[in-house]
Amino acid sequence: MTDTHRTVMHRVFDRLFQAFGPQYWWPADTPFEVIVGAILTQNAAWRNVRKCIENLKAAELLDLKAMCAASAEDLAALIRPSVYYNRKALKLKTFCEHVRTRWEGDLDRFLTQKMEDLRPELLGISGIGPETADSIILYAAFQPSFVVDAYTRRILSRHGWAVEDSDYDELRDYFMNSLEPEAPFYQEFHALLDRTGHLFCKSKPLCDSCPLNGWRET
DNA sequence: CACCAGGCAAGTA
DNA sequence: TACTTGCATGGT
Repeated sequence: MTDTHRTVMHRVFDRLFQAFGPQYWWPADTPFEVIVGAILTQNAAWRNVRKCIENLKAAELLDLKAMCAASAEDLAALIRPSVYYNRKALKLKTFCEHVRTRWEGDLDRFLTQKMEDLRPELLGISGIGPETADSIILYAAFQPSFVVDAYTRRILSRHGWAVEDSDYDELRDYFMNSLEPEAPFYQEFHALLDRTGHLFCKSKPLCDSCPLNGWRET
């Protein structure tokens, strides 16, 4: 990717960082908690996911072995607020079962394999698509895989990037070919884009106070 | 009450 | 390959 792409991406990052400051993502105590949150937040509001995490924590099920031992029905009852709870209970079970059987339950060894191996393995687990896989790689494994969510796509499109027809991997490549692969930087960038989306990119197009307005001129 | 949040997998042609 | 549908809660 050209030097101008890199410069443009950094300019966008700087604007958002100056507007909002550090975001302190992901809000979780352990890598396992990050993974559970990544699955539960699919098509769900984070405030509801937080309740689910607290329910699981209170039931002492926020642990890979404990979750393997729990029934899908019991998990479903605890994660009701996350939407699609029956489906997500199965997704959690499927993930835990995968790590238990393929990695003898060693989550740390699973997450510390190199990204080129980890990403396809995650994508091969039913219930984990590209956005969830990249969230896990970036925030649970601390490896630089850029997360592209619906807000990222909308923000880019509304501020003049021609990204309407790009698929997930094309957009991810767009970021990763422009930026140096540093996990803390990717973490902050995605968190800032998410915050921008929440504040300015919902129903109203191009809100007047969005910090990205006029980004080309400076 | 209607509608939105907004990822993934399976099904259709 | 491209498009559609099921999932199914809680907040506005």
